[in-house]
Amino acid sequence: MEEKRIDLGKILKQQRMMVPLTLKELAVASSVSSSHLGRIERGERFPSARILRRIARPLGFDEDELFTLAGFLTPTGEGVAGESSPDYRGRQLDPYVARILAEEPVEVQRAVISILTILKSVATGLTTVK
Amino acid sequence: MEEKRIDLGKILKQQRMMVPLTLKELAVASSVSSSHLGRIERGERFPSARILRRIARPLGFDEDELFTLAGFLTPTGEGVAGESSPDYRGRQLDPYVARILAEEPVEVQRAVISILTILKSVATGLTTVK
DNA sequence: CTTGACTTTTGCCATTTGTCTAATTACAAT
DNA sequence: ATTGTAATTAGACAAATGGCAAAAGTCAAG
Repeated sequence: MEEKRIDLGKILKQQRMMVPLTLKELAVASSVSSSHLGRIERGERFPSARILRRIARPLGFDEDELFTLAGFLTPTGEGVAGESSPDYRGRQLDPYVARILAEEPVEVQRAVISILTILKSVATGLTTVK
Repeated sequence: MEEKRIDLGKILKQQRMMVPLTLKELAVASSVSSSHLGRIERGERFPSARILRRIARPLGFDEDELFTLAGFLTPTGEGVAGESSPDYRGRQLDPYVARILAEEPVEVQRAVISILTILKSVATGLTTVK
């Protein structure tokens, strides 16, 4: 059961866009040069533990979590049966959308989601009636 | 609050002596060259996470333990992004909102923003008319 | 004292990491 | 479509990492 090489860069980029941050902003927050961050995201470099540690919190990661994702730590049995592994694959939030929404208070953000949900239910209602 | 230096080398050497192992033996057990191990022990080199991980078990360390000793992990260790990290970032997209939105196609994401913009203009129209 | 089997240290060098700066690209606004 | 600006990528280096092989040390017999 060989652990496949995960694309850490992709994960990091997804997370950065969801925060959202630009490379330069993350660079400032983490004290890591933006060019290096960019190379890491596109897989041209692999971050050292020191770098990984610096970017963990600005991205909202737990250090352990990120170290495990990077393959530095062996995925510890993950103690409690509780869930803790978000599905890091395939998601993508449009950067522009993320930026605009992030400027709104959280209540507004959530209200937007509520509206979206309503619209979706209406839409599916329409189509299912067919 | 610069990172303080710990003499990891001394700790490692002590541990190796107590096992006990020679550099060569540890080299075989860990797949790290004995010369490199020697330099690490006397502080001429600092081990990468990859190397540290390899020598942990043969020396009887837990990976986390050794990583913490090396300063790769913060002693407190636990500090999940969801709860205990106050505000490392000023503006932020609510994680739940981000997750939900990210599942929608980009067109939908942008449509949501459009709707939000319209609602906001209507709202400001109402309030300014006062 | 010398030999011989060890362990540890050193010299050298290929590879990788990370920064600074300069280019290039993307994209909102006109 | 054009343009101004922010964001990403690329070029060129300096520094650190880690391996291999040869050079010291170490020490118990002979």
